[in-house]
Amino acid sequence: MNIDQIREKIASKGLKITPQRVAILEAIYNLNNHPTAENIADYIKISQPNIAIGTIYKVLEILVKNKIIKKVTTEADKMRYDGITEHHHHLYCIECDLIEDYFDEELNQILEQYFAKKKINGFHFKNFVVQINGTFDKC
Amino acid sequence: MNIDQIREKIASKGLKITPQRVAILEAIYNLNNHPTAENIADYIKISQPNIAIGTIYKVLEILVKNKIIKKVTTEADKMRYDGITEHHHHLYCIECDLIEDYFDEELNQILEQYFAKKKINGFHFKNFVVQINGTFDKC
DNA sequence: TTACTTAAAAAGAATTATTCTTATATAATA
DNA sequence: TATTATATAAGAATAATTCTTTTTAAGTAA
Repeated sequence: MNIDQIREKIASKGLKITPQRVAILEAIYNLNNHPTAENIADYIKISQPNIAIGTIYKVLEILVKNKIIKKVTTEADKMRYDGITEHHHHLYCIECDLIEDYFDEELNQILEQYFAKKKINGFHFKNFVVQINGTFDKC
Repeated sequence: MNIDQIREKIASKGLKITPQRVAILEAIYNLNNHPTAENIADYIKISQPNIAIGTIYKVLEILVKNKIIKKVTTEADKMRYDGITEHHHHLYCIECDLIEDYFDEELNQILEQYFAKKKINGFHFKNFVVQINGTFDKC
């Protein structure tokens, strides 16, 4: 994803293209590991030395609201962000903070099929995310 | 779950039984809706008017560590707690903060079978949780 | 039952993450 | 290029959680 694609992504939602927004979204794509707001701040501080931390949170909120990025929740209480919006799941390391994306079309189909048939009382199903816990060899 | 069972649950992990721990665990069982630390504080303030908020967090941490309760993560950044430790999933309301437990043995079997076969590179599978998003009729 | 030991709780300060407010700056547009 | 609306900076405020120290009480053994 290059700068022009990032700018286009922002513009496509009717949002103003600002250097801060571009830098933050670029950081999320490049860091590629579900960064926290603080991780993003560190990453962009060379290109955006004067950015306010409040701006980062504000921009993240706007990007989430416009479905350009997604929130990823963890048991450590800081929010993390994911630049991938297509349907996928996460591998969580139960020993460290590592989260990896997990794409599995077969799994998606099994579950979509399952929930299509399944009626859950008093609940309108929209979508699902599977949190897969374990340990990475590399950790 | 009565008081004696709660006391026994705490004792079975080799933990000291204290009125605060009993009250907090009782609150989680009775509230039965994935309360926050604050919800628990409100619930127990009649029986435990002098409890320190730090104590609540400390007790929750200990209960989690001893697998008596579990953390439940949400996009709203406050942690919630679940007194049910058997394998289950959660229905999340995408409009309000409601989380309901979802038990589905058929789903568990499908997924356990799936992950038993599936090899995920560089990752040791331990368990999974399905976060099911949608809306409740009652909301 | 009583005294002892150790773990737990209270208090409140400290920290961390996040949000809010207001003045200033800048992007899109006409 | 000027206009207007929106975004950003700054930093204070809030909210959630953790930490530190002192005090209290649970469990154990005499």
